[in-house]
Amino acid sequence: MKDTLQALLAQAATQLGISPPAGARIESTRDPEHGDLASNLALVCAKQLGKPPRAVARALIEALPAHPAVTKVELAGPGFINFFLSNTQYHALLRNIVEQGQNFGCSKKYQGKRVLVEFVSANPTGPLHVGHGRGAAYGDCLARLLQAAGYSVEAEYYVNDAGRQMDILALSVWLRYQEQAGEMIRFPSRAYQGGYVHESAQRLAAKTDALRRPAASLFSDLPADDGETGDAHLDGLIAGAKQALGAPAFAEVLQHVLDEQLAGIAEDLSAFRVNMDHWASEKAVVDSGAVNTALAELAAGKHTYTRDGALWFASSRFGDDKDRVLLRANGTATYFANDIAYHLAKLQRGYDRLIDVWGADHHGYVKRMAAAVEALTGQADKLDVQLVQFVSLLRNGEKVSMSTRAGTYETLEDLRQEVGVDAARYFYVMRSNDQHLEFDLALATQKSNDNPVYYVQYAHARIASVLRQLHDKGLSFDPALAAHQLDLLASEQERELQKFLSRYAETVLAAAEQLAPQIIVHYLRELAEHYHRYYNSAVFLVEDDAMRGARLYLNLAVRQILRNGLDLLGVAAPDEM
RNA sequence: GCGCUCUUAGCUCAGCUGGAUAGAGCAACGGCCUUCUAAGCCGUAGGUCGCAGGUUCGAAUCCUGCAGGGCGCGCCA
Repeated sequence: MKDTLQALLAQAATQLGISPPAGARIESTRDPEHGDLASNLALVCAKQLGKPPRAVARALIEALPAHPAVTKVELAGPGFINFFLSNTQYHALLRNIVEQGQNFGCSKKYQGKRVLVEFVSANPTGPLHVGHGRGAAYGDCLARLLQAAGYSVEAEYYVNDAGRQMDILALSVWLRYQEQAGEMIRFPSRAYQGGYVHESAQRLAAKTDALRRPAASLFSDLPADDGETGDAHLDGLIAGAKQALGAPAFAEVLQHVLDEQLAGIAEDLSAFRVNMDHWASEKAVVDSGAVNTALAELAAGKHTYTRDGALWFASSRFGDDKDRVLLRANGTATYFANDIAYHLAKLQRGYDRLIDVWGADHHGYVKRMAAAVEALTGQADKLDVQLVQFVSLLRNGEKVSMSTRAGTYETLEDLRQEVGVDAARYFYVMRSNDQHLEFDLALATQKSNDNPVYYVQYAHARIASVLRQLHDKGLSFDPALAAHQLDLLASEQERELQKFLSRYAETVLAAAEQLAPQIIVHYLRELAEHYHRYYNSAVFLVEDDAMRGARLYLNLAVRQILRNGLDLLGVAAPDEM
């Protein structure tokens, strides 16, 4: 409808010799007195014409061709042109919604475009915690939104299985394994302390007892395990473990832990209704030789140079604060170099667009990664990095402190058990991803009107209940018939509700384009509000067949939009509550 | 110090990318269940949109400065 009006206005403008400027647009009005849609065209181009906005608007309205869907055109306020639409216009919308069902709101705008969303990508050194949960919920919603916008979407988890952290984890498990076998060990303060390390060690022991070694010698000649030299202590132990076990056996321990952790993470995500299409391995990227390929490609573009024995990437040419090391003076690749190789590999897989979802602590890393992708592709907008800010958990009004190493954090699984998938996902994406989130556990678990999730779900359950009552009361309802008898929908609540439904499709597109699921959350809250108001203002199951049919048909349309919207968030639409 | 980001009602946050009288929820106060789920609805009260300039028909929104909060600034991952 907006497009139609846009065209009519353009026609009128041409007649007056006006070329519509960029800022001109047609928007839904907030106040019913302002009609259904409004154009600011006259305001925007008043200056270029040197005439008062209201005079321009008057001329435009004069020149505007008539259209059957437009019942009234009004000049208002400083120079707005307000359009009043016919009721039949909205009836067609309702039929569209009901007929298209779950496809309503899906766009073809980005059809044929492929996008890869990489998210979570937590180090597999422990279970996912509530911070990862936010990235999971956000990334998954992005995938759903982009899909709705027409993209072909794939979701990917990048597994950092190549670094020192993995060695520390393997060491942690092996030491517990040793401990359980009766060896005397002093567990290092900087190793992983969580209970899952003990459990993993137990399962390792159940598989084999061939990994036991005399432990005493391990701890001789090590730097002290304190604040200053704790890391050196840990590295010494890792080296010692590799020597005592031999590289293949140490790798066996590592693989054991890695497999277990990844299985656990996959299970967590799946229970959280998060779909991953690919699990990419850092180790596989490194082993494939992709790092050399990436460095060669950067060198070919003359974006690298050697200084102080190290190989540098001239990222500052692409807006980074300073240049970055790719190969250390000792010849080893930095994490950054591996990451560039990974991103190059992603690009070579043929995506039109890459989206990375990172924790806010990686914020300083964005520019250099963007610089690398730009250097490799010549396009600055190929990669889009979205940061997810921290989550503070509020329990009994107090913040819960969290530390991965100390194992004192709240896991995603705990949260899921405590508040459920629906509330957790809803709360996670309720706020913009770049805002800190206060997750109030008491509020999320509360089964009351304080809880925003229930407010929306309740609207859906009410509709389902109305339809059950219809059956119980032995009343008839034929949607096919009702679809063409909607003239009785004329109350203010009914008009406002329909008007709001008409904004759904553009809202989905806006949320997808802005990578902002919270736009859907706010839309749904407002839709539920309109519906609850309607519910309280009118009885649906009336004796009059036509009236009942029209109202129930509107109920069907609202139910469909609630379902579709909630589905974009990965939240259930229950029939009973 | 430099960079990014945020500051809107007592609290937690929206504000449709510059529009019409600033919007919710919680908290407070008052009403509505013999009728489709009261997990709901209606109403009252609550604001110098951090501060000061600027841009223009028009600013919470854009620009500059200042104040305050958060995060980041390794040949770590």
